[in-house]
Amino acid sequence: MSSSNTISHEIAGTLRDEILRQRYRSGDRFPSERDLAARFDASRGAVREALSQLEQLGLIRTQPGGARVQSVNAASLAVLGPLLALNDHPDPLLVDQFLLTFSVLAALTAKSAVNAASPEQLIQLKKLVAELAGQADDFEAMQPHWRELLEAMSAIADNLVVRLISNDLKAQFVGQMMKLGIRPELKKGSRDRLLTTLRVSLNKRDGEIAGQAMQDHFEEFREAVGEALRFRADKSLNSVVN
Amino acid sequence: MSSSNTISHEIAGTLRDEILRQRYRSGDRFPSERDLAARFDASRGAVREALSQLEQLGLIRTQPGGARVQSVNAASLAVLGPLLALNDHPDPLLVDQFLLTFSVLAALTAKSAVNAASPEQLIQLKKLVAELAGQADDFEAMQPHWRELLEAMSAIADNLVVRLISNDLKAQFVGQMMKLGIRPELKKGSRDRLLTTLRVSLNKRDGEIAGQAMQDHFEEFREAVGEALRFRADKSLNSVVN
DNA sequence: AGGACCAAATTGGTCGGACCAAATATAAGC
DNA sequence: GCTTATATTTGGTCCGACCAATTTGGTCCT
Repeated sequence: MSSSNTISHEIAGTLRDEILRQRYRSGDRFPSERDLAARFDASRGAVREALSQLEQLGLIRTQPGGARVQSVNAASLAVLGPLLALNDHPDPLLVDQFLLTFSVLAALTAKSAVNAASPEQLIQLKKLVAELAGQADDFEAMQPHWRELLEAMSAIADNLVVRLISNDLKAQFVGQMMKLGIRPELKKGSRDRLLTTLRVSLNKRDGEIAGQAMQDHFEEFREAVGEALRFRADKSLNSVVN
Repeated sequence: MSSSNTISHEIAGTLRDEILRQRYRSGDRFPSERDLAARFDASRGAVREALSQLEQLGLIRTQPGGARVQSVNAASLAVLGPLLALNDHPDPLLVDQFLLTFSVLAALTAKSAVNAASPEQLIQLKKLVAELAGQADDFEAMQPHWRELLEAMSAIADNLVVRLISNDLKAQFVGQMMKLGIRPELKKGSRDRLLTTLRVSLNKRDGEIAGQAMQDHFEEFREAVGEALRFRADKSLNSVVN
């Protein structure tokens, strides 16, 4: 599934999912490279590269004498994507935590951006907000503009740490949501309120306001996504029953 | 330096630092595996495992035909540690961004924890805060208790996303700070204020207050660390001159 | 029976050479 | 100059082998 077309990636993906599904208890010995090579009918080299990936993910720790499984809680951020993709329907709780985390980081970015923006950058941001307001009706159409605004803020805020985290989160999350075609329905006034508040923030050059606006907006978005997921779960339940 | 004692890790570390030092421009072709094997006087297998690690870090992207260097901005969170360790003195700006990010995540954790805590967990948190208050004078002595409190909050908040991010962040950051022996000096009342506010938050069961307290405290911590780093930079400058 | 100690089997780390398919660079043809 | 066909480079995989560290199992001593 979530693997390139190389054998080592395939092996890594399979083993990764097995670990994420708790098929090995934390601390357990992991099968030896030779055993795995036999199981996957691959060379030891290919297995080794797969294990190297698992080690980078923080899922196993290898030592001469044997590899051991580590707790998922101690893994790297990069396991979140596979974790979301583990089942047909992403774990709603995990999605919720995802968006909650997104929201505080987006808020931080917006706050920093507004506070640090040069006059030209302020104008740029205002322009982007205006463009966004232009097509506040069409969810699909505003998507690129929305992303552009976030990207601009991220560039202005210039916080590498947040940027790297967001890279990982977006890469793992957005892809999943897109693949599933989740289309959250925001309440009518939500977007307008956000845009209005952002405009105020930009005019007053007050990052605090922008951050709060972001957080509030994401809060509503979070609820909308949760609703969409619940709906989806119901529907699929029905289709299973039928 | 920042590598295990295996050859492949050593190669990976060297190449990683070279990329982080911008010795290759983003998009550049990366040397071929055979060339690298010759350069490091190692087998191609070892080089391959090293490259596999770099790929996991998001620093290169390999394809049949050649590997290419990627932008550091598109890398994974795990590059932050090496990035901090690149020079003798960590980049103060980066450290600042680190702590800024820490603060919002810690605030989120504290807020969620207080709001979600069961009665027993509330008692536990109160106890930990009390213990912390007991030795508010000794920076070293309170360190374990401080960590214990954060850990407890993290467990109660039970947000896997934040936890994974914090894992990475802590693993990369705390280690560096410890190694350098950075000892930020907080203002006198800072700790007391935090503890008092936390107590209030716990009594009123109001997570918002706890989150705000965390954020404020980290803000002061951030300034203190910045101060310590500047002091350190000066001192080292003198020692170089002498 | 229990514990300390030593030898054998297992396991990860590395090496060298080999082959394939995809991508690139090079030469040929128009 | 541009396209096309060919040769070369490069990553992906496999095999067989060796070393050093760990683990395991048994032996010996108390």
